[in-house]
Amino acid sequence: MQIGEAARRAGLTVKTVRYYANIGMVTPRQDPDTGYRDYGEDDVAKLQFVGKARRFDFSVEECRELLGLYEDRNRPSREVKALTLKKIAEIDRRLEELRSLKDELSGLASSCDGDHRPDCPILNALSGGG
Amino acid sequence: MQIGEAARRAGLTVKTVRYYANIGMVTPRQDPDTGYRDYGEDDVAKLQFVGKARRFDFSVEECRELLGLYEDRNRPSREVKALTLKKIAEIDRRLEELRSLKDELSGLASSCDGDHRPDCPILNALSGGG
DNA sequence: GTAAGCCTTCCCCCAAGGGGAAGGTAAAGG
DNA sequence: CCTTTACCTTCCCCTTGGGGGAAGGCTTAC
Repeated sequence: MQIGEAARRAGLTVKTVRYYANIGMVTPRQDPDTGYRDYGEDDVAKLQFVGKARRFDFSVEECRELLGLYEDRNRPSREVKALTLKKIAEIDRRLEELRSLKDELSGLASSCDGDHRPDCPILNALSGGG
Repeated sequence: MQIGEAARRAGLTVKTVRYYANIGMVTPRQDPDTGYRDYGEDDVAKLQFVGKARRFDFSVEECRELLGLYEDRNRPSREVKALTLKKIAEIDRRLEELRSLKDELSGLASSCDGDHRPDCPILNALSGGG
């Protein structure tokens, strides 16, 4: 099938699918007559796989790894689990950062009257040394 | 003072400080003899302000807004508070996303044996339709 | 004389594509 | 037969927030 239909079926944009072909992640055959990319069912499955992994916050490089494991029917599940746990740890770190950021900002916001007067503890905090 | 000292005192890299000058956020005077950027105490204060706001996850454009408010000694604190609350709401959204992402990944990871065998619920989930 | 340590501008690089131009092709309609 | 529409192709610039490094100029220290 052509790239448009493959993209629709994978829930991705044509641009994205073409990008994945360019970086060698999902490489379709090429129609010798038209020069168009020619996607098979297996390609669509890979595109769906990658699309889902991306939504799970895996980077393109991690997707490439996962796809390699996905295609290797004999790989130990240990490797997949390791990648997943690494990703969970990353998410945990980011959660911590965001939580402390939010706490600080919330503290500042609640100490600010937010009225017409110019005195603002938020700006005072941002301009203070430290 | 020269850019190197200004950067040190603001806790930023020279590249970053030069970048802020290029985009017109913190624009120092220019030494007519050497052509070097010439930073004053006020510039250093602005650099520190921006550096701190960046660490609070404000984008460069938001920093520009905050800086404008910071420099306007008559602005109402309302505006600053509004920007801060908007940023808090963004952080909340991102927290929600990451939390649900983590839940899903954790569920997958705990259902995966993670041993030498090839069967892996994580890959199965990623390859399943939906 | 030359090495160190400043500074300048200029250009390419990252992630993960988006936007759009310019041009080829195929099917449907008048 | 001609044209519109809807595909497809490659190519190039844009995004965020700078990092890395080249090439060149200045002064100070040894």
